[in-house]
Amino acid sequence: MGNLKNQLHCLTCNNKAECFNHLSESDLNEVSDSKVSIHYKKGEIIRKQGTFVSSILFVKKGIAKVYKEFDHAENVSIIDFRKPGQLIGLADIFNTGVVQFSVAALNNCEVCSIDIRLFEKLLNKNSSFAVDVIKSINNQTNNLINFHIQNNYKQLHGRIAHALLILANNIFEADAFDIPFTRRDFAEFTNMSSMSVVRILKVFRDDKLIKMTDGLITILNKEKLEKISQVG
Amino acid sequence: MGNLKNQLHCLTCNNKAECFNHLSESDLNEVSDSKVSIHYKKGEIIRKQGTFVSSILFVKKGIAKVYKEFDHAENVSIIDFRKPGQLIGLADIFNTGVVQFSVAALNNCEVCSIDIRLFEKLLNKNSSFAVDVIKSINNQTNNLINFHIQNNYKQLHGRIAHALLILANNIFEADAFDIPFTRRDFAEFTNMSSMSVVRILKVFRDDKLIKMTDGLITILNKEKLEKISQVG
DNA sequence: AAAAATAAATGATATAAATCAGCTTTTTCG
DNA sequence: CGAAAAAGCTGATTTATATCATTTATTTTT
Repeated sequence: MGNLKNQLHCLTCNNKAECFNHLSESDLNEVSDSKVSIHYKKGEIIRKQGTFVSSILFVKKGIAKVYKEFDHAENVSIIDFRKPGQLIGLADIFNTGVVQFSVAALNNCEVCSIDIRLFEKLLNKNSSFAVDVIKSINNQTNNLINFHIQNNYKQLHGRIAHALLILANNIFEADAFDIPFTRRDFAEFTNMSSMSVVRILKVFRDDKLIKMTDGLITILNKEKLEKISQVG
Repeated sequence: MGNLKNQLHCLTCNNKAECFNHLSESDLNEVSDSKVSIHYKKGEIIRKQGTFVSSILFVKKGIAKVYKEFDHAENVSIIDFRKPGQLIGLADIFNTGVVQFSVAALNNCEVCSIDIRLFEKLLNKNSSFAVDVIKSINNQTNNLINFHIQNNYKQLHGRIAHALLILANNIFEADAFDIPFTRRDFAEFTNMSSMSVVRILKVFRDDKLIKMTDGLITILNKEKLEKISQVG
């Protein structure tokens, strides 16, 4: 984990989160002066459930998984993903003071860390900033709820098809992704056993719906996957 | 559905939502002047998924269920509940413009309806109001996600035990509730078949964990239910 | 109050998916 | 580089839960 302070001023950063575009120049200066840019290698934990909330993070590069851990259980539940342009930790603002979800880097990630006190101070004084944050929260929450509720109503083939489509369309935004995403990740995302994931991915491969060569997953027949996803 | 305009001024209402306590007197006057108080009989639909968002609702009396409907399917998924003091429709503000979840009255309910444009106007001009709304949204979302993720990892007995505890502790805030909550509601809340709900409720009754007499559900042995909920 | 519709109950059966077990391949780490 | 660990694979077995079918009770409607 490399820690590089202020290499790029927020004013000149052109992939910053929507909400920062509505900050005054002086507020943005304050954010920029206090922010820290951090590099995480794939697999590293970015944010740990149960720790005190000290920051809000902004994804500049890479994809991260957001997951819930359970007491005394080694299994986790992936509930969402974060991609460049998105904030991590919105669910923690003005909340319990304790981080609700763990976040880990799927590939090499670069994130900006903003002090939670500064972030909450800005929310308290700038209502259009707060409105933008509400928009982001609601957008994230709706996607998440819709995914998981639909997932619950599907059988295993439908779940994997659905997950593949969400990953391709919404997360990686490409029909091929070589980001480390294991069978176990699929299992933790779709609430099924990893053996079942293996079996179904094999069926999909045999049926030429997807291709899997050294870690790269390519979607070959999106129409068919959509049909499988819908049927259940 | 009875429609009574302004019988009670918001200033003198003592069970209003947290966020309204931080409005100026003139803003609260504006809310009060434009609000409508509505009575819903049990079973009536308060808010319909897919319609245009025209209002934010505030529960004054009664319990409502929030549920997601699916295209061409008669089954629904109950995702949350609303009780007095809570807002309905927070997920819809600054979002798609279309209502995301349907809401129906479990028992007789009284809700205040506030024009969405006024609500969004207040958010845009009053940052401490916006901050309170963020708090409410995050609180609701965290509860909801935690419930459903835990539910997914449990077997049927654990699901019903968990649901009973949530209903008693968090929703009805009593160990006995005579609010109409059918086996089907249990099924739609815990993602299982209604036949399985019937079976498990019978086991719980036979084991003297709960009592069920003409619609009234009473929790008799909370410790045991908690154990069942935890074991899975 | 009777008829119709909906909800609850329950046994039998079917089936989807987890678990178990053993093996191979790939990745990680000293 | 080689050993160890983790991930992937696959068949056999078990089990949890849905589905089906039928009966009874309760609610709603007229």
